[in-house]
This record gives sequence, structure tokens and C-alpha cells, in this order.
Amino acid sequence: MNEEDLLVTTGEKLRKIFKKHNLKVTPQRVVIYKELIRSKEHPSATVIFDRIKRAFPNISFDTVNRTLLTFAELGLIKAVEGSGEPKRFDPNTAIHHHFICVRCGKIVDFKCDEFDKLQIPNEIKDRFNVLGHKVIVEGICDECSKNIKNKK
Amino acid sequence: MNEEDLLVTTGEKLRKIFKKHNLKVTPQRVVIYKELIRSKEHPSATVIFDRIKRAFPNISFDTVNRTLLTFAELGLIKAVEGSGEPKRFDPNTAIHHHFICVRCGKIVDFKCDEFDKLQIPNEIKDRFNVLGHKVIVEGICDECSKNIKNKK
DNA sequence: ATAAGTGCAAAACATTTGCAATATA
DNA sequence: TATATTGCAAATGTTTTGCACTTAT
Repeated sequence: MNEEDLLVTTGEKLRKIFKKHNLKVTPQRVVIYKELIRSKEHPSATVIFDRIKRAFPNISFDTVNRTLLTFAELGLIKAVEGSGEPKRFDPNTAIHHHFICVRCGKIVDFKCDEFDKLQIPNEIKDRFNVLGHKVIVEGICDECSKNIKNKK
Repeated sequence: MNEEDLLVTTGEKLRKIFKKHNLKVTPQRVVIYKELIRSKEHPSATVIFDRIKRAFPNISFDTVNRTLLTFAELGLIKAVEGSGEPKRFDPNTAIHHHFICVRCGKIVDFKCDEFDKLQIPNEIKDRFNVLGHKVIVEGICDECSKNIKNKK
């Protein structure tokens, strides 16, 4: 698929999803989405911005940042777990797992023997020096559910 | 266990670990560790700082921040996965899993049917509105391993 | 036309760094 | 006493906010 096709395809995909939410499809949004798909390393807004500003010198960092947040709200993309918040510390160094509330950021520890015993795929084990693993469960916590209901 | 006992116990634990690394046990470090253990929600340096500065008005934010980073380096505590770095975005919204290099932060996606099918424990499923899950594998990536070796 | 989106500049935070003063062992 | 640690102040970097201007529909 050449660049032109990718642009068209990307544009079409965005057009559908954006129409559903009454949002406009702007050149900036198309460029940002295209760049994010091309980048394989889960880049930050800064990284995306640096890459596209060569071809689009007028684009502002704010637009890139706000656009990515918009995409994430629509569910078009996801923020990498934990990233974007101040560094948080866990005194529990034994293996355990985390439930994270996507709304308020609350983290609840839980134990699960099944999860502790997971076999890491060879694809990863053979390529990297694996030190540990954990399961992250995402959802809405009890308090946030309550608040959402109360707001209605 | 009363406050006094906790203080003593905490002090002893720190003393052992710190002695191993030729680090000093200071009142600040004891207080910070004590507060982190008491806090169940994986607090940030700012949160810890706000809590202990009532009782220790002279303590500085830097000390709290640097101390927590020191603890993490010693393996006494852990930084919550992903926290502390700029928000990063993932265009892949389908279920998949992450290898994260603890040294350079590189994230590598991988698929694993076993992991996709994990059954979330009732303890969590019954209490929260679960939206998804993923497995985080931590380790040192190939490039970082190479660099460590080359530095010798 | 009009509502949504953009770019800019300033503000608000978080984090890091260098250094002189202080406290631990 | 010697060295590690602390507190402070300044620098850096990230994210957010308000607003006037521009653009997509």
C-alpha cells in the first residue's frame, strides 16, 4: 500500500468514526493518526509532534496532544497503562496483580495463584531477559460507578 | 502493633538492607518508608510528602522524591508500571500484551491466546466493572543487555 | 453560517540538578 | 572526622487552560 492509499484509507476510517460523534475530520487529525499507526513503539505526544512537524511545520504541540486525547476518549486508540501520571510507588515487591480504575486511577492489589504461574511465550522469553510479570485488570471502580449513576 | 513498635520494626528492616549497601538510616527515610507501607493506594511522592509534612514540617519534597527512587533502586519498593513517564499511545485496541524494558522503557506488543482467555478472580469481578485485562512482562530488552555488557 | 478545531502564550505541575549546610556512622 | 544525605533554589520538561482566529460541514 503506497502513501496515497494509506492517507485515503486512514481518512475514510476516521471519517466514519468521527461522523458518529459529530466531530470534524481535519488534516491534522489524519496526519496524527497516520503517524501513530506507522510508529510501532507506542510514542508520546512529543514524539509524534517531532515527527510530523517536519512535513507540517505549522502544527502545534497542543493540537497533537489534544487530538491524541480525543482519539483515546473515542476508543480509537489507548493510553499505555499507567503512563501520564506522576510516578507511584508500591511497597509490595512480592508477585501480585493490579486492578486499575480507568476513571480515577485507583489501584487495588490482588493475589491469584493462576496468574502467578503464567508461562511467558518463547517469542518473548528467548529474546529478552525476563524479570517478572503481572496481570493488569482495567475497569471502573465501585466509587466511580456510584458517581456516574448519581450524576444522571 | 502500636506506632512505636512499627517505627522500631521499620527501622530494623531498613537498617539491615541499608547496611548491605553502605547507606545511612536517617529519620526521613524511616518516616517515608513507614508512610508508604501504611498507605494502601500506591501513592506518589507528592502524596507521601503532603502526609508526612504535618508531622515533619522541615522535610523537603526532594528528600521524599529521592528517597523513594533510592528505595526503588534497592528493590525495597517498586514503581507502578508505566507511571512517571509521559503519556504514551497505542493504536492497537485489540487485546494484546506488553513486554516492557525496565531500563529504556521500550514496549513490545505480543499476542498470546492463553493470556487472552484468563479468568478474572471473583474477588475483582464481583466488586468492579471489569472492562479488560492484559499481561505486563517486565525485563531487560536485547539492546539494553548489549549496552550493559559493553560497558564492562 | 456556525459550531468545532487550531495555534499561541501563559500557568500549573512534576521532576531533576548543583551546591552549601548538616547529620550519620 | 569523613562521607552520605538533606534542603533549597533554579532549571527542565510535561500538561493544561483561556482565548482569538480559522476551518469543516
